[in-house]
Amino acid sequence: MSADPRWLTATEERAWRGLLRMHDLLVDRAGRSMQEGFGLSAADYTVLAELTRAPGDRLRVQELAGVLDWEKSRLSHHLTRMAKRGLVVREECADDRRGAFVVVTPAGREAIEAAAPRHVEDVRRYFLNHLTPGQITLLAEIADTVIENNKHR
Amino acid sequence: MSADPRWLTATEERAWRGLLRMHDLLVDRAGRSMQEGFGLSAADYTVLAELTRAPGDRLRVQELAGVLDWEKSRLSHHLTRMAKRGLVVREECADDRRGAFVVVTPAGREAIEAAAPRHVEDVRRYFLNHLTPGQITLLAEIADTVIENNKHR
DNA sequence: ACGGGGTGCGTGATACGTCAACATCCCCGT
DNA sequence: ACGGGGATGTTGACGTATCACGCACCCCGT
Repeated sequence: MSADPRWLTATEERAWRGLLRMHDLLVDRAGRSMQEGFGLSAADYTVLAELTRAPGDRLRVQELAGVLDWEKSRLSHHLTRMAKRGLVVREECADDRRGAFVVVTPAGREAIEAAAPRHVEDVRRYFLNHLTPGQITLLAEIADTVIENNKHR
Repeated sequence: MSADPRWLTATEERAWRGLLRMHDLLVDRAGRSMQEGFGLSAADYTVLAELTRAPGDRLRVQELAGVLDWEKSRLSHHLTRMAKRGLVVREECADDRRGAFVVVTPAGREAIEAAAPRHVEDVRRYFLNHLTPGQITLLAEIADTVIENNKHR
């Protein structure tokens, strides 16, 4: 047996559990809103957002996986489903014949452009509006710090 | 067409996207640690933690769903899997014959007691250690505020 | 040129989450 | 007492996430 660990203080526990619960709540709210209003899941939205942000509305699958920080196979499965719904298409890559591009279809672009204003609204309604500018800045810094310290390895 | 929405500022976007990414990273790290070290998923851990905190190591299914804020059917499915692995058992409820208790088995109790110190360690290593006490307090307050404002409806 | 190791991506099995539908049972008004 | 509405919990179908694996292909040393 090792020595007793230093258990979490009440505040530490509030921060940890609160983070988890806040996230779940927000994802649930925002996700339902997107789904019901536009037939897009949160994942769909993120994928389309990254793609439309890229030049030519296209990205290599692996690059997309990188910016999303998704496992390649998760992305692959998801793209298959999105392609089935006509939101994106795969294209062969001339440079590297193993590779593949994902391209937003007109329908995909239309979908995210329709959904974007509502998404921003949701983020404000469910999240930002309840916080002071100072809290928002703090949270951004907290997130950046934690991410930076966990990204690698 | 409605007027353009007020798009997110850079900081607001950092806070929102950062929150999502920070959460995913932490859940991934902590989840793997639990899974690899003790064969428990994060969900298993939470369920066992709530149950062992309750008197008699047992709770009504619905009460458990309440404290976890899980859908009843999610919980039901999860309990079925946990029962299959011998971590919990269901028991009939004498008072209300519709109802059911979930009870931690000795194996379940052993599992979470073995895992708990490591869990605390993980929360510190991946999360708390990178933040100042002030940031931790701030985050706890932020989470509480957001949760409180979204809990209902 | 060729052969082996690494890379880019897809697939199938399995675990998990959500929804809708259902069976059972409690409670309360009449 | 009985009958309907609400509550408790389970189930099946389906979408999604992860893992292990496989295939095609590139690159580089020989």
